[in-house]
Amino acid sequence: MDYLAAMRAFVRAVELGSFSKAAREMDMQVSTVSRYVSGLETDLSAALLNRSTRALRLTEAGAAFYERAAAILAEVEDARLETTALNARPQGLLRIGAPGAFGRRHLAPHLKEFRELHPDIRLDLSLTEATVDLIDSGLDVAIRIGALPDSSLVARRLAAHRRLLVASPAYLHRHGAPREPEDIADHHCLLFAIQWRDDAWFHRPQDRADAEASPVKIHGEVRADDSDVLLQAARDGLGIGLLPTWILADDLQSGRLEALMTDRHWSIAPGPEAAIHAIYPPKKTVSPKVRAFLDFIVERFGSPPYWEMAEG
Amino acid sequence: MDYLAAMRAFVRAVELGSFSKAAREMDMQVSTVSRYVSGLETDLSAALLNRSTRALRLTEAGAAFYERAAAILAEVEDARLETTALNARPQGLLRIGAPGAFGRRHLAPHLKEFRELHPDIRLDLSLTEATVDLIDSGLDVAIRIGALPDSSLVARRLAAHRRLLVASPAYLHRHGAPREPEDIADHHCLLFAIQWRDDAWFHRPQDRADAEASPVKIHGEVRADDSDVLLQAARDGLGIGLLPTWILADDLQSGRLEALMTDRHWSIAPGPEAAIHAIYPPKKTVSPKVRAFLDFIVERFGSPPYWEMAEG
DNA sequence: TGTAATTACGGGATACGTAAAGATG
DNA sequence: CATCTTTACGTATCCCGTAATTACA
Repeated sequence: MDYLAAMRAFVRAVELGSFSKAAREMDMQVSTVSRYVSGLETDLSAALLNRSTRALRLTEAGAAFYERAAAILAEVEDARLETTALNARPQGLLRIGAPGAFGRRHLAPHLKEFRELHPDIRLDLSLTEATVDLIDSGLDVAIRIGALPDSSLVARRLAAHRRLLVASPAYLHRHGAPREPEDIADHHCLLFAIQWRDDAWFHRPQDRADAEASPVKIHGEVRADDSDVLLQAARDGLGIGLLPTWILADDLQSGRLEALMTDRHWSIAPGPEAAIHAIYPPKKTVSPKVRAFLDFIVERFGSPPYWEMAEG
Repeated sequence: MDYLAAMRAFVRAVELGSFSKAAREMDMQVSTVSRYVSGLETDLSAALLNRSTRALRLTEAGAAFYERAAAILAEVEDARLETTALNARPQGLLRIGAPGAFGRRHLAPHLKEFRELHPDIRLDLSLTEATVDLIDSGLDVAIRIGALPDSSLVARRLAAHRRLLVASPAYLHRHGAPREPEDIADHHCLLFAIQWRDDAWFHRPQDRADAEASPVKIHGEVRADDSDVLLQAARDGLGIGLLPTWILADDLQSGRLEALMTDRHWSIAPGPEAAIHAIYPPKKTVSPKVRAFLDFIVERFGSPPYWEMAEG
């Protein structure tokens, strides 16, 4: 028996003083009301209502149970409404995960505006290079850069992820600029340590699909798990970096770094399918705070995002 | 969907951190738990739990709903237990209805003992000659004397209801004693006004089934709706009374009144099928207080009741 | 590979609606 | 006779259990 439905029927019957009225009001059969009340009486092994054709009268047990039941029903409704309302507006604590360099560079600058737009959303920005489990770590949404592993998580594509070979003018002056993938073998390469421990930066030539894959072994003396560290190293002329466009915009524009082999003749790992995604748990109902963040960040980044505009 | 069951499943899943554990503990299928939680999420249009294979994590909405749901479940259990307990022991207010003369004479003397036996039952003795509706008037149990109208009420037979023709020795000395029904027509009869406005006291002779019914018209100058009034009138020699044995015991024994035509040759209205009953609403579960009263009164009255013993 | 959650599906218990019966004024 | 509650009964629904699917370590 649906206990809540039974309590509802009982309470309304008491309040209206009639099974028939209660049934009409609640749009159910009189027989259902009767069964419900009987069911409660059986469950409680106590008579709740003495009923004749003309009158309903609460027993003592019935009066006690009526008070309780009415309160409980009100609380259920309250809980439903409050929980629903909690999700009707963007509000609450939004926990965002993102790689450090990306977060500092492309999320942090927008937080002020986001807060003004959604003052009821409190923010927790968790920056880490490591790919952590969204659910274990309690994140609502995370930014992932690169190829996505198959996952049950929903991914929303924010922008392409493209990497360029870069070096400082000083470095190029000293070592010369590479023209072909093979040249890289003789250069000092700045290695990113965690996510892509690729020791081969180049894939098969884009315009020669029949050619063999030609990975080029690279080597380097500087390795870090933080893109900003590698960026700084590149600026300082410590070697050639393979860095994402979203970290390079300023340095390329100011000339602190120069892009190498930009003729696109060579496909550079991790390939064009890689992108920047926002990922979040797969729910029928995405919470408004997450949706607000997604909408906001998609709009801010644009298509193409602003860091690619500088380059064009 | 059984909302209470769904809340139970959700709450246990949260507390145990796993749908599987919750399902095992609650002896239901994992699929059921999953469906229940999904059902709640649909109803609330809010995600409650972010779940991966390894972890369950409450959303904000989930955390809010969990608190509410746990409280509600506890209250439901509480209400059930309290209501059940309320009916487990004889207690509360017991409202007894009875005819005035009977109540004063045969209930009132036992109240002290009943209270000592069941100190948690408070008593409300409502004495009236009129037959009132049990449910309308809020009585738990009533004593009815005489033939019962067909009714949905349950009737427990307490004792036979027998009436005798009586008069005081003084009256008999003055007017003589009737020997045959026909003699009654010449006597002063004391009439009971409400319940049986019978102006014919005698039925067909018991041993002559073939004989015609021979009602005997009676007449009298004293009429009352209270048996004690008629009793007093009989004692005072105002006429012949047709009074129940339960009111006559003392007066017959002491000789203040004499029974007339006791040879049982004549059937006296309302006939031998009439009895004293306790009636109460027809419930599968008779409340303990009512049951306690019934048991008590049946035992006190005995079989045959004490007022008939005196006569024998 | 093993555990966990979800989903699909088929069979069966159950709850609902209709209708008749019983009660009451 | 009209209204109200209860009960009986047949059907349709929904819910459960099994099992296949997917995810994840």
